[in-house]
Amino acid sequence: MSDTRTLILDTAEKFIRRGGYNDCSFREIATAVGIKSASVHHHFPTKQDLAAAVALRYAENFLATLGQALPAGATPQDGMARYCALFRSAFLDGGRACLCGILSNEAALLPEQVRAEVAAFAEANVAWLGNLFAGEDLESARRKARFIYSAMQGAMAASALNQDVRWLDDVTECVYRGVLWEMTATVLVLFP
Amino acid sequence: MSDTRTLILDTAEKFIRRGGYNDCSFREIATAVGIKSASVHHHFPTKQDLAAAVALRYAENFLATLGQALPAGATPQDGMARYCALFRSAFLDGGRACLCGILSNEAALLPEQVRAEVAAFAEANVAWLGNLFAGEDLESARRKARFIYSAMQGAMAASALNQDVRWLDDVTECVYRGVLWEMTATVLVLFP
DNA sequence: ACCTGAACACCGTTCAAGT
DNA sequence: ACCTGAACACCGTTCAAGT
Repeated sequence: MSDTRTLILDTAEKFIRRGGYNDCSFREIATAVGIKSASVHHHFPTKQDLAAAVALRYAENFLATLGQALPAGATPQDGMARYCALFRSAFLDGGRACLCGILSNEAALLPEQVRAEVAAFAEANVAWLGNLFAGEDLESARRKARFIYSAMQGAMAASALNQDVRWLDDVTECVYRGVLWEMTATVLVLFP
Repeated sequence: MSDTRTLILDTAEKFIRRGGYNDCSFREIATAVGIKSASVHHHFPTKQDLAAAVALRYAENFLATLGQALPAGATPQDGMARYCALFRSAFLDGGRACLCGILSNEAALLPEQVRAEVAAFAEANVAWLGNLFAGEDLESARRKARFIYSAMQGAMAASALNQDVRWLDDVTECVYRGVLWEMTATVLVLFP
């Protein structure tokens, strides 16, 4: 029961994850949806309107799956496990990198509207991760959150490039061994 | 005393770092160099030939700057410092991400020839980083090398997206605190 | 060897015109 | 409101033709 607008967003998301902003063409979308390219412009006046809408919807779904907060009894390790698992399943869904990770690397090319949506996605990720280090000072928590987000996005790109999920798995294991190791001291304070 | 071929490579590298594979057009290169687009094809028959040549030259320069091996008295920390500094200066040169990082995220779109060059760059980085952990078992060394490479590439993308070198600096500091901390035990064995 | 103009099928965007 | 055909200036690529 999906309307034309939703079909366009679905198709555009698929094409952007396939090959970035420029690999997503109005004419190809139109053919896939079964209308003409001029009709796509009726729903999304310009390409940046379309791409920004795709990025926003992707970010909302991603953060919804992540969950607003962790359940009461959860440890930071539980949170990290959920976070890494989400990236892993995103990669296994087509062997493609994160939509916002792909767009990040095209930053200089993107219209401001799209760039802003992608930056908001990154900030939301860092905020969520930062909560896992809530026992530490803000500076340190933010730094670690940026570290983990960067590593996961870099690993997604490398896994996509080599079509090999082991890049992602290697990075995940290092996050567990390294960062979480340091974390255990605070964990007991936060979750007694 | 640069010939036309070199001028084309310089211009193409600038355009790819500006906005990725598709933001680099034969017509715009031709205008910048002062010839016609059909003439560019004489030097590089197809766009994938051009992009692969750009990626190869970039990788060679990057690895040359990194140096084949560290000087005799150097510690792994010295090596890591050199590695992080190289990425930092690459970002500060125009506020752009790593050329191969940009292309990684376009993996699905890229012609095989270009994809292979980018994958070779990633492998060379991992090999170089792996030597810093030569005291550990191969599995562990490779995993950490992939971790650091992923984190740096992800940080480059985030810094480029936000036009803020602090992403890169935060990640660098975490690499120092986390990974190198674990490393110190082996360091003394390797560099007595 | 190196360059060129002209052609081809693509692209985003616009717009007047249809229902 | 939703769609369409035609036009515009772009794109990579090809090719016969020039020096």
